[in-house]
Amino acid sequence: MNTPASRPRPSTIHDVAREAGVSRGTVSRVLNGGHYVSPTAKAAVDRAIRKTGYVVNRHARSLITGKSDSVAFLLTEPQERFFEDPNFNVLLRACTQALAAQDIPLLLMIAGTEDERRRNLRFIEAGHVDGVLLVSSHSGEPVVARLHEAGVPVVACGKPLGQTTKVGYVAADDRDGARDMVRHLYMSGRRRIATVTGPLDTPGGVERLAGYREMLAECGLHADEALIATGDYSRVGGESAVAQLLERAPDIDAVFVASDLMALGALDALHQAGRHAPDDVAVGGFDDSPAALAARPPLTTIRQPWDRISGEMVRMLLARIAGEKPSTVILPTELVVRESA
Amino acid sequence: MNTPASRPRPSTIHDVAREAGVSRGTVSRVLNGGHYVSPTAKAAVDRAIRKTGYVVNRHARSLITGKSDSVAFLLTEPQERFFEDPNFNVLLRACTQALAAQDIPLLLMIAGTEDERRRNLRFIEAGHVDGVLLVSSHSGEPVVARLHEAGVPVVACGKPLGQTTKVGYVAADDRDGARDMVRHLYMSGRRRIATVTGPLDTPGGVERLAGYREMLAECGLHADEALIATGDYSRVGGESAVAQLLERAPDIDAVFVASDLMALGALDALHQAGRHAPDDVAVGGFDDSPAALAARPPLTTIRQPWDRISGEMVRMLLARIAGEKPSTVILPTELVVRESA
DNA sequence: CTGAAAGCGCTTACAG
DNA sequence: CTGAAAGCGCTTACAG
Repeated sequence: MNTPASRPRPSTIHDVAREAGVSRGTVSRVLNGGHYVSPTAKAAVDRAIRKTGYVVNRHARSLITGKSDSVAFLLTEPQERFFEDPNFNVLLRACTQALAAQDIPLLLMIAGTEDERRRNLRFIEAGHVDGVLLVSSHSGEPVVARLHEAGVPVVACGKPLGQTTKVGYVAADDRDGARDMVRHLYMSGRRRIATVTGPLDTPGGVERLAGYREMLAECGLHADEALIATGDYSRVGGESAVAQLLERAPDIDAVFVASDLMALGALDALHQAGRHAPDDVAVGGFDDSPAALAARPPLTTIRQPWDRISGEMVRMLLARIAGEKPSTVILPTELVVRESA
Repeated sequence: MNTPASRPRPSTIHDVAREAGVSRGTVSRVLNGGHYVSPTAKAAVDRAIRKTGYVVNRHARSLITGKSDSVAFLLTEPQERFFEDPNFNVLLRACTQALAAQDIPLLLMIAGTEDERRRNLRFIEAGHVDGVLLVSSHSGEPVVARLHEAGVPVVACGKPLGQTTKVGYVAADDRDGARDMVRHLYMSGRRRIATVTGPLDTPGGVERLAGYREMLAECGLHADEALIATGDYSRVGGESAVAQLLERAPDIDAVFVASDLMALGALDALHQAGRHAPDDVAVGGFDDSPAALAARPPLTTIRQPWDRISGEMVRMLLARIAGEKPSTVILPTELVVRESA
């Protein structure tokens, strides 16, 4: 009546069977697709379910089927990144919703440290989830191998680098996005286009740099290594990278920064150097995360289609759980022109 | 060997019992605290567990105990807000970690629409989680009542307004934080101090305004209703609120904005009006979210102790699950002085 | 302290 | 199409 513990005993399949005047087996059959059940029986059961407010006990079901009907969202990133980078936020939310549409709960696991990784792996390997959505940008991730060994279906966000085992993944077309941005910079008259890359052990780091190089060549621009600086996807990383760039090549008139967050840092560095975006130096970002709008001036950037990415991740994971082989999905990006370039 | 389905059969309590040369009951006893077990038997079981790599099957356990050993993080906010407001990010992460330390998985539930709310409630009421961490700032939340009726332990983040049922909650000291900020503004010489409040059906909206009024009075400043504008916790909301303020009272020299995100909008409005922070108008925020650092100039703000808030929420929820009555925890905030004020 | 036994709520061959 | 029965892996009184 007052505090907890007063939770009413939920009705069971037994109650439903009694109410409907059929056996428990029949109730179970309608619950599981309604095959081999007469229309009359089905109708009676449906009515009884409604009347009793019956909801299946997932534990009992899972005990038999060996499936948990839940999925893990495993984030193997240092906490700071999760804090700082709005992309995770967006991806997590979208995956949760895509799963919810199928009535599948998402278990959030944050494994930034070795210790947490061990605990979470133990949990997963014990069969407590049917599959995992893996978010981890850095290569050489031992988690992928472990999961594969345990036979747990996995779908990664972004191409897992340095993996011998093949794992399904979905990614945005990083290279093409980078090409679009550099082309945009070129078309708007820029000729000394620098870049701040992501870490070169991440797919975004490698691919966006490749796109930058390709488009530079196609535009007939000289590939000057002094125009390339490496960042770490953090704001301060972007700041110091651009500071370096400014020192090495004071004549740059544009910089393609491989993430919005780093682009924020780029703006900081420019500001400190007394340079203005976009007038003195155009700044192009990547992600179209909330950070792009928060920037002053708002960032011209490359949109990653997070909704589609997460939708595909979920679809693929469910397919893998159902026994399908791993596959790869590459989604197109889109140039979003705002004020910074 | 290759794809899924090859998941090895995990060892059961039976395997452990055989290995240890004891009954399954004994194994279960050491698993559940080790009471009524001889040291010899315990040692043998521990060894057997290590040898077999046994991990308890939670479904089987839950089927008996009626507990799920998992907790829901229920967010009843429109999606946009979750997207935009970094606070959720921080809180979610901190709760996940606090729970993980106890080996309790967190189920993330985002229920922005009526439909999602229904689905999630159904899931929760079916007993699939032992308790819920509720994040929902607006009052008149029917979810609280439903959960209470179903006898599900709940701990809210922030005081649930307009509730007849008493639910445990933990909150930052909003009023005191507001007082600190207004005092800071006053001490630095400001005399026409305006405020942008949160929605007045949220605890942060009401309490921070109350703190503002109190401190104004204590400083002997005239309470001018023209200096009060209401925002909606969004960036654009903050922007238009300050635009209004500037129109109504062009002579303001400071504004206390009830959230960092709105403060970002305040900065936008100031910029558009050709006013500068902090020189022309000092801007004080609230939250110390990542947005505070992203702001130009970086925001002077009131830090909400998210780590402690989430830690207390988890502690309290676990206590409630164990049968304790609901309680209230108010945590102190802290003034963080940066450049905007 | 310990084993044998019942039972949690479900699904799934197996007969009909 | 449908019921009776076995069994999923565990916990928990109940005897000893």
